[in-house]
Amino acid sequence: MIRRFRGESLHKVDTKGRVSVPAAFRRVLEEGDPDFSGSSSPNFVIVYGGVRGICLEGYTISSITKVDKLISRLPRFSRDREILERFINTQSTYMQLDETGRIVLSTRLKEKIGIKDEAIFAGMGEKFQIWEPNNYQNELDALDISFNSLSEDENPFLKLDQLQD
Amino acid sequence: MIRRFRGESLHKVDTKGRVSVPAAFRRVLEEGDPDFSGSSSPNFVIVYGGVRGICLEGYTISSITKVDKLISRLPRFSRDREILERFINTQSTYMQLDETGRIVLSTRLKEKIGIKDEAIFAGMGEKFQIWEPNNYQNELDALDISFNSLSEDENPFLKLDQLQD
DNA sequence: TAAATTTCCATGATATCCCATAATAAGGCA
DNA sequence: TGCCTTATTATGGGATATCATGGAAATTTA
Repeated sequence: MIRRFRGESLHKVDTKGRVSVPAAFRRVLEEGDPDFSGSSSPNFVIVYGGVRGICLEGYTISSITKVDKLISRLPRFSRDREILERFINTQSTYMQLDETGRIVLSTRLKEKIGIKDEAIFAGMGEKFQIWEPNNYQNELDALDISFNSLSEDENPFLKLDQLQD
Repeated sequence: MIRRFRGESLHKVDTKGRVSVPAAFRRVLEEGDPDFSGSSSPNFVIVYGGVRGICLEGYTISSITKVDKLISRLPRFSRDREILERFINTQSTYMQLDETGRIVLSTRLKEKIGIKDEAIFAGMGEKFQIWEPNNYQNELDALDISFNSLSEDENPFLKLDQLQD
């Protein structure tokens, strides 16, 4: 089974910026790090310049590699490529879990997304997100509203079945 | 024969949140988990953000994988994809049956659907649902009412045969 | 050397495993 | 057909491991 990031959970952020990464996510990060050995802790990547910059996004090494390869297909000096590299490469950083499954969020990263002493982790399949709880709730509410205002043929659930296998 | 989830049954939820999954459903979960070996217990996925969020929905690995693959076809950062991942990946969790055929419902999951010490399992073909008994009865009643108010050409039983394969 | 990181240890809470038992269903046999 | 034996199922309790979290010690950095 190819395990994906699933589920959401709330974690404390202590005074040093340490947060536990949900245990279920750790398994995914381990499987997604080709160099992970069992003795060490998995590496992964956090992108903070995200599409909307309001949350952090964590990628396994293998899924960020996929994204990197897609970017590499764009013409070397194109504007598009430059933009994407700025967001995905410049505004990102390698991370490593510590022995107890935590990472530390630097002051800079915490400021980026407005986190104080709690953080929500949200599984998004090939990546996961880290949110400040209030912002997360707002996001859910906004999603709900925009979802409910969709017409029948705009409903992404219904569009799914129209894609062919 | 492709076995589907059929039937309904009532089970105790103990103080630790443990519930037996109906034996008939276990067979379907086993068949739907490509990694199931006979020595282990099958994995599956519970989605709690469901369309109406009032019950839990259980999917076999192979049927949730179908959904995941469809989602992965959407452009990586599109709004549609984000909405779907939010509902289907974020609001779901992997589960594994234990040796005796039980799962444990976390406090969070129990709260989501208002379960105390009993749960109803309802087979729905490709998925099954878990309900708080009273809510389940209300759902049945509501279904009855709305069904009886349908005109002849709105009757889904009659529409069924008009679909082509 | 003060401040900030990182490493190491400690603990309560939660989840998992292992064993036990009662209830139900399935099967065999006279 | 009725009864006895044997699996399977549903449920409970206690022991054990994992997880989330905090603080102190050691190390680095400025």
